[in-house]
Amino acid sequence: MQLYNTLTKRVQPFEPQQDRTVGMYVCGPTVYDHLHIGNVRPVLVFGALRRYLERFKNWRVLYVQNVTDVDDRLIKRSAETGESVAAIAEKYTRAYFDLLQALRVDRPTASPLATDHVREMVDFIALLVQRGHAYVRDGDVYFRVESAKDYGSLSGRRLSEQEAGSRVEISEAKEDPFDFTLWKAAKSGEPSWPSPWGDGRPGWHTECVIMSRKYLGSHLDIHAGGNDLVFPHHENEIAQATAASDEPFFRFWLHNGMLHFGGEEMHKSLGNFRYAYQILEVYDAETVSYFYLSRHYRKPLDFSDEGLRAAQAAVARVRRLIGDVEAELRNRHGNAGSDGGAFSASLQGFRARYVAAMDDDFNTVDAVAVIQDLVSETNRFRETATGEDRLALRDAVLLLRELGGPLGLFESGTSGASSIEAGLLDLLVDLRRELRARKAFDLSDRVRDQLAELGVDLKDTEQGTIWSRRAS
RNA sequence: GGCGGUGUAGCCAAGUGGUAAGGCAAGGGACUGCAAAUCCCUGAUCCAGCGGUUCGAAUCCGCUCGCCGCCUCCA
Repeated sequence: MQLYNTLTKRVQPFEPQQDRTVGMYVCGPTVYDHLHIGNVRPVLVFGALRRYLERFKNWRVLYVQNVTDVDDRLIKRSAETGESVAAIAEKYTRAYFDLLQALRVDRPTASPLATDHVREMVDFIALLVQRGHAYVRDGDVYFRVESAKDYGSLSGRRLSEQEAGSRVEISEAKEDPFDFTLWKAAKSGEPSWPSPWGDGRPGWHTECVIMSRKYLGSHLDIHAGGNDLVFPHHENEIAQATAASDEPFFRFWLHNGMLHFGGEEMHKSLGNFRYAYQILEVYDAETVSYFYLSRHYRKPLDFSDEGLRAAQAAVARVRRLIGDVEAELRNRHGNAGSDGGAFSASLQGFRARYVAAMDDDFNTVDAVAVIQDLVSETNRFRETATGEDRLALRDAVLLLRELGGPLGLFESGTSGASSIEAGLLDLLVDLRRELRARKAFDLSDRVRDQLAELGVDLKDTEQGTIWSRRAS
């Protein structure tokens, strides 16, 4: 497959370097608050990429996503609320894992905490100091950007052309305005750890270098995150990693585009943001996944209720097909007939188109279009197929589930009825057929209406009446 | 000032040299006791604008316009 690599600014063939194992490191949350809908984009996009690599490439994926549990914002939050930094971190770490589950994103292989790796970071920073890549000022340690070869190559920046201090005041202590903090001396009351330079805490960029190496070993295949991290975060990771060691760092750098809200980036100060869990109170996880994955991951995505509603309708169309087919074939056994066999054979074409789309820089938009085409084709087959041939519909549903899997779609069951419920519903459907045969439509409609109120939909088709239970 | 993204039908959105996928919404028809669902038909002579390269461009080049992001801890 091919992926766009920010490092080379090109789409390049990708495959794991060793052992059919892909090491992925995705920059994770700073747990000072709930994730907002922008934070969710890399979670969904790279979570889906991971599943695609696992299920369609048959590669093992080591998926590491860090949790930054010490940071200026956590300290600020603590000062505001009176809660300890540790308590805040724990609370939002738990909320983060709950969100992953709610979104049906697989748990990472490892979710290391920054505070569990301070010792290693101190050793690493000491090495940088020893090698002349870092210097100490009043208990702070800074990385010497000038000493890093190729600094700026990931983000395509030449420091001489950057407007230092355009956003943040230039620190007097630094040799160069772009030198960045490796170790920050603690003020009183702040969480701190001992170091050769006094008590303090690690800077942000170092944890990813330490933890990616620790948990991925030599499987440094993909490093991913939002494109706002390209500079300075990822640039600074590369600078440190390559300054400290001659061993290669990550080969592929993947970046998702930003989420826009009403045409502009979300800002808490503008009040135009929403938490991810709030969206899940209105839309189900499949709708949310569909929405995020129906725009190419590298492009900006404009968040809107209109978009969510369209996604919801599109997902419902596929679910209806799956649900109806499963309801119809629930109690049927046998082999597909000759026409059905031809239809089944044609399914491989859809699978091939899907794989081609996903292999082309993870084009989930085209992949979704293939799924919708498959739905149309299957519906057409449903219109005409009769008898044993209809058993071929089962193959189409299996394929829909397979193709939806990486995207977090169509995996859940649709029936959910107990055997007693199923038996009672079959009985009611049977009685209602009798009523309709006698043209007692007032009674038959009453059965349908009242079942609808209970959350069970009846559809009268040429193949008989099928019932389906709406997801609550 | 530097780096980068983006502008395709009412809305969302693929397509990056060979003559415009897919979804949502809308209208018409078929089917149906009625519902629901489904099927068929209807859509951009055109891809922000202008100019250029080419047998041929939404796709390449130039200019202009609009929107957006990054330039020290924000996915």
